[in-house]
Amino acid sequence: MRPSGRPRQADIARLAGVSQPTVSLILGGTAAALGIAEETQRKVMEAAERLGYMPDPIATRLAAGQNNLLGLYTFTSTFPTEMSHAYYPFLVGIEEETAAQGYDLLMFIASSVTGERPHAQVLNRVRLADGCLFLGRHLPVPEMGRLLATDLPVVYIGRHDEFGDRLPYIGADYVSAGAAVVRHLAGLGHERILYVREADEAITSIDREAGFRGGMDECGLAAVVVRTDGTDLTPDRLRAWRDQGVTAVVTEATDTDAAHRALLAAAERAGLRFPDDLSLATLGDPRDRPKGLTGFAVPRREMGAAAVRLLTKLIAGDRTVPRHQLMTCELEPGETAAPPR
Amino acid sequence: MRPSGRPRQADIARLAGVSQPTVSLILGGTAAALGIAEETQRKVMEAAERLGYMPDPIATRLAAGQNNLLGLYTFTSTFPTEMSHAYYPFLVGIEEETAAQGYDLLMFIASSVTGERPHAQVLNRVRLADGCLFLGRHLPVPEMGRLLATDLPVVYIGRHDEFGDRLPYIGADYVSAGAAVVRHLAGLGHERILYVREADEAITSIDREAGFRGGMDECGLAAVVVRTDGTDLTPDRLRAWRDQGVTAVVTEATDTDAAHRALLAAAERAGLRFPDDLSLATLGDPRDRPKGLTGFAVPRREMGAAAVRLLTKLIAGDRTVPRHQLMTCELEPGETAAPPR
DNA sequence: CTGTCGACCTAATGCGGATTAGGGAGATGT
DNA sequence: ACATCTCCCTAATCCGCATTAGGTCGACAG
Repeated sequence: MRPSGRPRQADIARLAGVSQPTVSLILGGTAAALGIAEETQRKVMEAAERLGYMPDPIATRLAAGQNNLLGLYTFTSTFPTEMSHAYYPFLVGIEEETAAQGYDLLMFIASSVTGERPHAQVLNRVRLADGCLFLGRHLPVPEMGRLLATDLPVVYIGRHDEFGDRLPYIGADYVSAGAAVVRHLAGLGHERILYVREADEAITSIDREAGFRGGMDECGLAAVVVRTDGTDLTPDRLRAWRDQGVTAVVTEATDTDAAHRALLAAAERAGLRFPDDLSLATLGDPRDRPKGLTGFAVPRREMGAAAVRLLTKLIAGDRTVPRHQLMTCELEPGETAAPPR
Repeated sequence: MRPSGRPRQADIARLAGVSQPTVSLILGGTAAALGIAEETQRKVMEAAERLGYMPDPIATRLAAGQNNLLGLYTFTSTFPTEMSHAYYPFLVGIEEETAAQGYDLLMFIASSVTGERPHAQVLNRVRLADGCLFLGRHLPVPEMGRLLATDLPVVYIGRHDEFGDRLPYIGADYVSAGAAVVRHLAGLGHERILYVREADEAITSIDREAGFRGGMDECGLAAVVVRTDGTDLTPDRLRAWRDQGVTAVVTEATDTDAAHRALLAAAERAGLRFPDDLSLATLGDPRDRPKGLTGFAVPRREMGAAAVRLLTKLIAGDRTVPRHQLMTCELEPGETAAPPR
């Protein structure tokens, strides 16, 4: 008994009095069918029509050797988090471009795996696809190392230089964007600008700080950087900064936004308002946060699309594409930054 | 040369010094591997581990008819729309439950190829997965009909009775929820309540209206329903309603929210405020809209999860599960509805 | 010492279609 | 009449895995 009740090429072949490969050539082939008699083609087409034939995509792909699946794996416990909607634009870009390239998206999910190395198993399944995208602030180095040892094409969304040239990525140019924010503030007249960052040593944090420092240098200002875990930002401390002549504060944007939130809370309790008492900017995307914040726009959708394009080129065997790409972020002036009083 | 660089069962077999079927039995088999010597199993497992073997889902499905992939197909030109974020909670629920059930998610994307029947191609690819979820307000009847003619298990998220029992779905109980909103308004003291809906004849629209009418009936009030395309809601008309004694307006929530927006715009121009001059509620989820709106909460995440559970049961061959399920929506009282002045 | 029974594994085959090498039949040339 | 050449189509295989029907070998009973 045939597992599927649907007609196969063999059925058509029988009905049309030809062989299965002939049917395959005529139905599937575009140019290959050129050498086949019109009459035969007609018979086969008719038979196919009559039986309501639809090629089985599974069999097609098994025979064709590729499955046209792009994997997507998100580190950092996927979607149900609060900041998750920030990933959404990436998804949109990935989706659009995946479709445009003729692939389907295979999403791998980490959450169910509660082993000690939660990513180990999934990183193995990932090889189901023809290639895989990765997304997430923190990169699990050992697992990724093993994956890179295989020949599976991979693209990371986010800058990660731990593996040098071996790990292709599409990143955002936080350094330039951070400097632009500083220039914006300096242009407004600020001279004492404070950068509040978290203790986290993710590469994006390092880049942001570098951008801040670079921008300050460029403007001939002295960079002051404060690290916080969020709990030590007291209203008193804010007032002290202000008394020392600080007119603008720049916060780091992270997935938890701990420092940023703590600062807002402290300011509120200190009775300080933005931008009246202090200007505020963030080295991140204001669209994730309450309106009006000054920052820069991370082109997430475009990054997603670019990642897909890079990945498909790698899958196609293109060895000449630049494996690292940093996309520029536009400055987003908001109302929280104004000239100092 | 082998098309795929990935290791196959044959490679494991060679490495472990056994035959390919033995590998298949050990790796794939649950009970079937019982009759195989421990020593052999160990060797095979080790070899598989060493090679980083992952079964090819395509081949698996071709041979066995299942690959642990759940498809997800979204009608209604997928994500980049404005209301798209409303789909996000569904995705979250789907993802969590998919992982919990041990599946991966295969997202099918309506190809940007704008043929005359954009869904025709994708609905064929859908058969890659063991089963498929569908999401979207408007169901393409002919394509779905053809899909239902195959034996692929399918679950629709959203109520659709066009195919009777043949199309399983997880829906939201708009009828009950609509009635609850009306009861809420009536409880506040409103007696003349107007329902503004769009011309759209989607089943969800029909249900909402039924809910409204049912609620009004229940409260002994006369239901008045107005249809609009959004352009004919003038400030004058609003004032006229108010002069006729209407104290509350209920709008229909749709993916475009045309009627709802038009009403808000007209009210603004008429200088009418909610709830001071008029109470306002929507037969939809206020979380999609500006804060404070009275409506009901559609349990999207739970619906997504329920859909996955239903689908996996169908895949497992369970013929006893209820194929249609309506989930209740909690009333969400907001500040736009208050007792009439 | 032979027959029987398990225990373990493999040969063979199928799933549905793509691809390639090659063969039969008719036409053409000499 | 025989070699050659085309034109069309088919036989054979493969893709990677699952499944079933044996087959082999040692142990143990008779």
